[in-house]
Amino acid sequence: MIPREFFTQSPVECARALVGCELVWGACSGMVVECEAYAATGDPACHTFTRPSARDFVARHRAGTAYVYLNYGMHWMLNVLTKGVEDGFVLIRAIEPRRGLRAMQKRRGEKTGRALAGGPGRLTSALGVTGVHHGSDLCSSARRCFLAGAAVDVLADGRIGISRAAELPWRFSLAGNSFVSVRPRLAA
DNA sequence: TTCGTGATAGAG
DNA sequence: TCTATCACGAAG
Repeated sequence: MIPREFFTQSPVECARALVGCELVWGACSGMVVECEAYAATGDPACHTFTRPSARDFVARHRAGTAYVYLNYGMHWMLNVLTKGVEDGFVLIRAIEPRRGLRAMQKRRGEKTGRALAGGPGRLTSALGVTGVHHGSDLCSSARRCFLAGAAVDVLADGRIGISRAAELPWRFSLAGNSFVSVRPRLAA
């Protein structure tokens, strides 16, 4: 199991190291194959840059807390708060399903492959993550949402779907994995 | 490519 | 109050 202090690393370190780990959500689980880092300071793409409520959230919660919000009026996004030398968030963008496949397919309308949990909105839909999980502690002994995985080959490239600071190589994905939502564009 | 959908925050 | 913006995804 991954301890809370894992999330005292910088968001970039956390995001890179989380690839290959297992995300456990109730009866379901999957290997994290894609995630992104957002820095609470100096990162124009991070919610803390424009939202007082996000800065307040960082101040009031511990490392390893879920930051969940609704985007485009319909998609829940699951992030983990990192607090330490550098505060920030890790957006979980895709998993390769392991346990609870049937439950995920039921929630997703019998989708398979990348369409099941590849993409931040699809992932929360498959796992049943919603706003009620906002602020919940993902590292508590009751929850223990993250399990360590084997060492894997991780690719870094630009974050998806943002307009500001999109060039920072802060998206991390598992090399060659078909459940990654968008194929990484290799660095020049 | 287009469009649905709603929370948030800043301007008026 | 009004408006812009937004870490998306399904259908066409």
